[in-house]
Amino acid sequence: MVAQADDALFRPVRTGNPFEETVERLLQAIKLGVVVPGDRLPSERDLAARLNVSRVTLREAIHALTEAGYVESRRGRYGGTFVNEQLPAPRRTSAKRLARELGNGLDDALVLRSALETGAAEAAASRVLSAGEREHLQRCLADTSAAKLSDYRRLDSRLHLAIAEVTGSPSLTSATADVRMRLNELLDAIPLLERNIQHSNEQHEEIVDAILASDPEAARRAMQEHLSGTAALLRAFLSFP
Amino acid sequence: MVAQADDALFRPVRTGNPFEETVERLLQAIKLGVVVPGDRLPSERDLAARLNVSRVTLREAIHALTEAGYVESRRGRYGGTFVNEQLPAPRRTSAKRLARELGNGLDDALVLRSALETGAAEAAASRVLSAGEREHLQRCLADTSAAKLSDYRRLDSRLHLAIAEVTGSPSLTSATADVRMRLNELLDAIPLLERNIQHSNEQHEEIVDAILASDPEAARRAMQEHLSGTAALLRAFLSFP
DNA sequence: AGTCAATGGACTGGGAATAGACCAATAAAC
DNA sequence: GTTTATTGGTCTATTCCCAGTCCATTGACT
Repeated sequence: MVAQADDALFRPVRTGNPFEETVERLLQAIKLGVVVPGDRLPSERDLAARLNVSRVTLREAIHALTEAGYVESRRGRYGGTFVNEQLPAPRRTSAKRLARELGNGLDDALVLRSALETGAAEAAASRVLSAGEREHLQRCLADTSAAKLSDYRRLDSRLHLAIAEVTGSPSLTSATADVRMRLNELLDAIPLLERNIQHSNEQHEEIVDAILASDPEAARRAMQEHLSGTAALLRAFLSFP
Repeated sequence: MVAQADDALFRPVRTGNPFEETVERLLQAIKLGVVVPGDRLPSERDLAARLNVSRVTLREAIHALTEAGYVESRRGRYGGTFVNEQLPAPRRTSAKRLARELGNGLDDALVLRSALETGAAEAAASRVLSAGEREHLQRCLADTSAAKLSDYRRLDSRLHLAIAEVTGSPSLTSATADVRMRLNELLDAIPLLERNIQHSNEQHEEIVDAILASDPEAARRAMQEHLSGTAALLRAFLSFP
């Protein structure tokens, strides 16, 4: 009972080895749409320095992603590692895995996500945004609205991440990205319905409008509604495997 | 500009070596009041397993904390590592360091904290709490109210952590603990005024009451006010070094 | 056609962290 | 007092990761 805090603080200091974590990080950038198909990743030397891993480890990670079909490397000047135009389709999560996640961490992730993203919406709306930030937000919104079905999840992720970005808080941004990754494989198990997408798009617009209008309360409320819809969908879908 | 997301995702996968992170984690448990003076830490074998570090590394961390005056070890059955009754006084942060933190991550941490803790208050109030959880919350509140000046920061931290705990979300709990640690050394630079403490205590009571009364909106608002007060205090104090 | 700078690719030696076994001390239980 | 289980303390072989170096390739620029 009171062991809750113990468990939270005495959790593993390391989850996985540097290789695994590096793979995860690169997948994050790809799956959340921070780097899009055709984009070039930073050079191995740069990226290794930024991720604080050795080039060897980074190269192993890139190699794994190459094998998995996410990226391709070309050498020589003006070469580099590029995100594939055709990304691998997310493998449909098995019912067994879903049940496991359900018991373990679904509510955990949903509660954290709600806190982070409603907080982000409110913070973003409370802040004076630069022209570039406003454009960035609107661009992500437009991209999501115009997304093909196969790209929707990625562009939706990118929009949510953009909202966190314009709070100006890097920590909030990365926390948002992390929890989104935890939820994405569950979301991938849910069929995308045209009707739901349309509803989502309307809510997205409402959220972004409130942020651009500097209305923190409205931004928060709109995000809250949006997230509770997704949460309900997830819980409902995962209750009937 | 748009590099915000890049920076957030391509941040270091490792911050410090296992030894340093282990020290940090143990300090977290002590400074946030999860283990109190006189308490025994889990045995080295247990703790090493939970932290997912080797016993050697854990022992090095414990040794460092022993030298720093935080803990003491006794061997033999029913021995173990115990938190000292007299904890080292937090060293007054230097103005130079403050300025650095100010430029870098103060706003970052404050924004993240606001999102996490208002979200936690709201989530806690939206949830059916067990009798044990209600008692835990009330106990932490009472402890904080009755705290000596020298213990106030620790018990205050413990209360805030308890609110995150009763959301039932371990991830939210650890994120709250992490950001609190980032702020604590700055808070330690601010003199504790009797008047501020009293005000804090009233706000704490308001927050806990709202949670126990299952009033999410009120809990959120009360936490929001409480945090904005602290944030203002911090910003004001750090503006005049 | 030749030059050159930047990139991915490959190798090596050294250092850090780990797993596992074993030793030494302690205090409750008998 | 003796026993015994548990704990901190110590050591070693191994594995993993890293920093640094050099090679191979490429394509824009001259």
